[in-house]
Amino acid sequence: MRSDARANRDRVLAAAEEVFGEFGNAGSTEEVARRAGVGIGTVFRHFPTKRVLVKATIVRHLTLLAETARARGEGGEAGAAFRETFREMVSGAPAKLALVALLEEPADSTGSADEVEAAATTVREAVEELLSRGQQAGEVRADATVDEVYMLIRALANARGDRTVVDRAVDIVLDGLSPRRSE
Amino acid sequence: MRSDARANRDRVLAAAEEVFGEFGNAGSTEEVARRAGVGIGTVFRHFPTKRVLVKATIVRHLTLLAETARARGEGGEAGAAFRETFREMVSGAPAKLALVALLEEPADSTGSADEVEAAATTVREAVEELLSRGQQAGEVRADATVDEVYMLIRALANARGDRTVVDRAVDIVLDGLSPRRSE
Amino acid sequence: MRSDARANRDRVLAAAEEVFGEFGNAGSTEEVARRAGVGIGTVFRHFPTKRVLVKATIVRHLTLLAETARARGEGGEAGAAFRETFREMVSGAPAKLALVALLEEPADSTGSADEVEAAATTVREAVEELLSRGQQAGEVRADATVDEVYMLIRALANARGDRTVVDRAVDIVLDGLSPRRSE
Amino acid sequence: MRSDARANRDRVLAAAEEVFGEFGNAGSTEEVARRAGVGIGTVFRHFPTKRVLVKATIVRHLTLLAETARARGEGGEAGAAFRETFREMVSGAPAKLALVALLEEPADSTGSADEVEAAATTVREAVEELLSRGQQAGEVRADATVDEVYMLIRALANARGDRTVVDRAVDIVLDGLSPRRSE
DNA sequence: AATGAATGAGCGTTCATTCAT
DNA sequence: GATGAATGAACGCTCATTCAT
Repeated sequence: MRSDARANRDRVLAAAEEVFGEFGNAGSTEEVARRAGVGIGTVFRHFPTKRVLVKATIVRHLTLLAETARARGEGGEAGAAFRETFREMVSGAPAKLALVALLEEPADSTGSADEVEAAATTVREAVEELLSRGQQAGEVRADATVDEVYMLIRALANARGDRTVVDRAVDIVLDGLSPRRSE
Repeated sequence: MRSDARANRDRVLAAAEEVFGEFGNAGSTEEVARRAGVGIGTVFRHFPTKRVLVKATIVRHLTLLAETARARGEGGEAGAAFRETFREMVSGAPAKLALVALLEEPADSTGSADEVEAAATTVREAVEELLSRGQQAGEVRADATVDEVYMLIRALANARGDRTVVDRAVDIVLDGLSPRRSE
Repeated sequence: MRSDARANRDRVLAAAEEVFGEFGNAGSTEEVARRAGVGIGTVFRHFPTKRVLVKATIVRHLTLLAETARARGEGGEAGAAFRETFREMVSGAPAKLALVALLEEPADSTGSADEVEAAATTVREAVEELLSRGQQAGEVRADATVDEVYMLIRALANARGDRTVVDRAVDIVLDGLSPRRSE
Repeated sequence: MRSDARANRDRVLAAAEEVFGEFGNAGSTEEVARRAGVGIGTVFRHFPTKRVLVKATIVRHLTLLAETARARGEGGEAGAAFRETFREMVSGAPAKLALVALLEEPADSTGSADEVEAAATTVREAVEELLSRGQQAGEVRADATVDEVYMLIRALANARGDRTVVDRAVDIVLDGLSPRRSE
């Protein structure tokens, strides 16, 4: 019966990504249960609190993101890899979720060193890897730090707007990230 | 008593900017009343609906933003004016509110051409003005359009994060907006 | 300034009859003020409580009703006078108010022997007068008492429905009130 | 747990009949919950809207009424059956609810052909059946139509007052409904 | 005396969370 | 383990009533 439970857990997480991706924190737990095709009780058995569910959803999302980024990084040309990943993280469908990632964290009380933070760090590290390779290849300006790059990704990922406008905005930012004239 | 009422209206709007800036649409009307130091009934007397209150808050915010931008634009040097305003709109304390401005507007039903849209247009126009002056002065890349610039401002304004990181991210973006090498 | 006040009081009462006649007890005091063209404060100055206002409205209505009935009673033919008044009380436009008259009276606490009751009694007496004259003239069945007649009037006055249906229902009741075969 | 739910639903409906019978539409949902001994949430789980609850209450009431009437109609003597049912519908304890049945239905918007209307029609039909049998048996005046009879029932059912007075008023009305002298 | 702004209890409704089945 | 009914705090909003002007 362990496998049933595991399967349910996964369906709930998938549904949660849909719902919270669409409505942010305002999405209801009941809607998640409905889309997952399970009872509300089942959701709460796996995730004792809405906040826990939201966090797990974010963790899952960030983990996938990091994996993709890492995979991309393995590939050949450093500058292109950096830029492609940047683009992908910004427009990746589920990126909407990044929104939720920014939500209030006050009073976490549970001493839990926060899994979310850990997952976010993983993403950061993937970005960092790509960034420094790009810089070593002389394809990305040397004075940019992960902090800024990561923030730019998050900011653009949350931006509403026409796909084409977003794309051009990304072009501009990537221009800003290219090596400076004098370099 | 007219003056008392006006004063209260203003206190409510100020409180609303705080609350909705902090919690987005999820902020509660009651919290607004609490922070404004008035009864809940007073809030509803001035703004018959939560949605109306939110809209009024946004309009107020955008109007101030546009005014500031326009004032700045009058000043001398075109490129500097553009860049300073860009920075200011991103970090202006209450900029958080831009978040709310992006919230759902579905089914406005009231034929009202929407004051919010009008106010947003005003801001856009101010940005447009600054942008084209900057371009004419050869200080801003010629192929950038308001759409992208405006989106970049909004995206960065909503970004959470260290002040210094944001500042450096803005530097990068402004570099991306400077005239291209070949130009 | 006494006359101003008196005039206002009357306008409020007239407005109240409209509003409570239309919406029953659910009509709002503010709506009354609006229709009377005065501030809400003025309404409460004259009638310290909504309940008092409602009662005053009912008293006014019942008083007018009694006067009309009495006037009608003076006239010539006894049976016709009885029947005409019966009809009139049932369909009189403001009769709707009778509805309100039936509303909860629990816990009046104010020792006031209740003006409403007094006014209702006046109406009852007018009906009684008409009834006994009709009976003496042999035009109304002898065994009917005011209680029943008065209740029938109130019941029919509150009935919703087509005017013509109400009229025919009244015909039936008046037939029931005509002298019995054997009499 | 299905049975618990059903039981609760019934307790809620019973409580609602009490509350709305006593206060009309002004009765509060919370009071219904209190009298049913359940939480407010439970009421809303079973009836998603106050309006739905009120309608369900009326439907239940009217359905019982129609059943009783029909059962009575099966019995032998036509005139007696008509008169007994008339009496019963007027004085049946929960008849108070008829009041609610007359409440505003404006803008139902839901295309639903309205269950309430359907239930009311059922009652009407039961009355019609009894009426025409009574007329065929020569025990009820031939020119009376369901419309009037139905309205008289509703009017008397809503009348406040002494039981004995109501009874005698019904006698009078039934006299009015007996065959005319000339017939 | 009149005004209308302010108040807050109360209502209908939603939703995270608990618990009997 | 899973289910979904039950709970009640919280929200948006209304309205009788009070009180500064």
